[in-house]
Amino acid sequence: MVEYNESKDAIFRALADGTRRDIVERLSANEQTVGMLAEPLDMSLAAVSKHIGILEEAGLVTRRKRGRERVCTLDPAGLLAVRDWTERYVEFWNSRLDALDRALKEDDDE
Amino acid sequence: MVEYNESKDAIFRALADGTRRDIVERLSANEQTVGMLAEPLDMSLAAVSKHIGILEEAGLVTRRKRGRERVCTLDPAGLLAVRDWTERYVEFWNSRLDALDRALKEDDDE
DNA sequence: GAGATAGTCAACCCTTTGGTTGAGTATCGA
DNA sequence: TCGATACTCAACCAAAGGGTTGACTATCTC
Repeated sequence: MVEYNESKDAIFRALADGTRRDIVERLSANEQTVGMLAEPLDMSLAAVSKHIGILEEAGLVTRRKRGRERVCTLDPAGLLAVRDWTERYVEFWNSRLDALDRALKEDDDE
Repeated sequence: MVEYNESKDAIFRALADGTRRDIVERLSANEQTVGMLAEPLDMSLAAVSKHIGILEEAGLVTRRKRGRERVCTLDPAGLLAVRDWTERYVEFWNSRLDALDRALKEDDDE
């Protein structure tokens, strides 16, 4: 399994912000321009551009030019890193919860 | 499915910090006192106590008194919230990746 | 009871973050 | 070619984050 330690922190910090999570979720439906992403958000275009920059540095999003627009897309490489991490954590939580279940069952049996 | 929106942001912010992720991972092995958690970390006890406070407010950790010590444990309620969220995201990433796979396959077929 | 131990709390400090505005660039449409 | 559109960039600012220290409380040990 590949380790993504070098980027893990950047990904976590990128996803810590609600606005950026919103952007990621919206990009999961369709690729969108910076302006489209900014439209429903109550902040300047520059602010949105900065948010996208952070997602880009974390490897979650890529931006390409199309005329005078910039089209944003979810980045498969970043997605893989996030998926691997989340799966690791799901396993981790599940094993904890299983252990808790067993512990509770033992209590009941007494 | 239960929604954890009210706590989601706190959980994300709590897990955005590497020190706190470290604490959570260590607590997954065993419950530990604040002092034990602080021991390998290069910072004051007060700082560690603050980190634990943030994890506590996010619902990920509980602290109880045992003599003059405070014992920290992973909180099942918080764990469930995180697990549900991560599972939702794993599904989300997987569907994206499946879509990408299909798109790439179609390209190959041409 | 006296001192050591374990931790919390509040005040403070510096850095980072998340926003703003204003100016600049590239592209589109007339 | 000229003006609007779609951004980006740099400078700036206020608030939040992550750490410190010093004083305090509670408990253990002698």
